[in-house]
Amino acid sequence: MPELPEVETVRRGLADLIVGKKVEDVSNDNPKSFPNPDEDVKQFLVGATITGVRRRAKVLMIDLSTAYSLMAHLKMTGQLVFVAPGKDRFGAGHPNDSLVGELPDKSTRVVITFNDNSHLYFNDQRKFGWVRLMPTEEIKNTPFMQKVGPEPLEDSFLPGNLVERLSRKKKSNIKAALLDQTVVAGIGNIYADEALWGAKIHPKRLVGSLTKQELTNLYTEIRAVLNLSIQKGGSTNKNYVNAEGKRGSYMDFARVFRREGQSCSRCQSEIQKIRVAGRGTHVCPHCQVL
DNA sequence: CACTTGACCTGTCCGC
DNA sequence: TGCGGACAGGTCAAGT
Repeated sequence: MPELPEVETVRRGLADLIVGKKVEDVSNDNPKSFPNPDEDVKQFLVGATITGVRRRAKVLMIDLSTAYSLMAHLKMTGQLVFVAPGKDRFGAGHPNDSLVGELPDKSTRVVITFNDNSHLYFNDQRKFGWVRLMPTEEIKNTPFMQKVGPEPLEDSFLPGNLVERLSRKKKSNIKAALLDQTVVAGIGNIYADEALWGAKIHPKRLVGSLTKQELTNLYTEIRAVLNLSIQKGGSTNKNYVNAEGKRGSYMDFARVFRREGQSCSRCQSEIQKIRVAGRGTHVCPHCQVL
């Protein structure tokens, strides 16, 4: 999915675009993408005003005036795209920014119509993602929110927190540990590879073998990579777009992800693609030794 | 309990 | 061109 930087970019876009709008109509034809019964949608979403947009880990929460929230998880291919009535969402002069054509399209799972005739589309090619309504106060009690790890970009997240969180995963490889949302929230396949390259740690290294210095470097790299990506509007590999349907540019700055066959910017060795924790994984065999 | 693997879906790309 | 298989940014459940 969309990892932390992508979800945060969508959150910021939606906060600017839909807060204050009133929901007039909702349509969804895929129960898996939006499991709440129609009566809940009518009672708690239709007629509600958007009061805010929050993010925790890779989950978006669109808060409503009804004390309910519309939660969204984009998983691998989800998109939340806002379209204003009559606006050119392709962006004049930047035709390549956009990945989405006319909406709705065949990947559209949910359409929310606001009372000014603007629309919010939830598109999801692979149907892994979902939106669902829940009382705002209950979100923090869900199993996921109870066990998810700390937000890595919060000021309160310190190197010691990473060390402490990793301490119960000593026999796991570091890549799998970084992908585990109960260790730290929001890291996925792209930023795990990028941060490990930055810290010069091989993804197959066991957590228990990492030195304090390596863990400190990893902490620094995680924050640097996530912050840079937010600054670049996230990574568009295939499907990801922001709330205006536009791509992010982090992939232009990626050091290893999807750069197999190219030379490492630090040592000129050829970047390799291997398999770790069941995921395609990118490493510099010279900078990151096992 | 810690850790790994398969399943959930659709689409695309690559080799035969 | 067609077809089968592997793979794709995430997370669970079920397995060892």
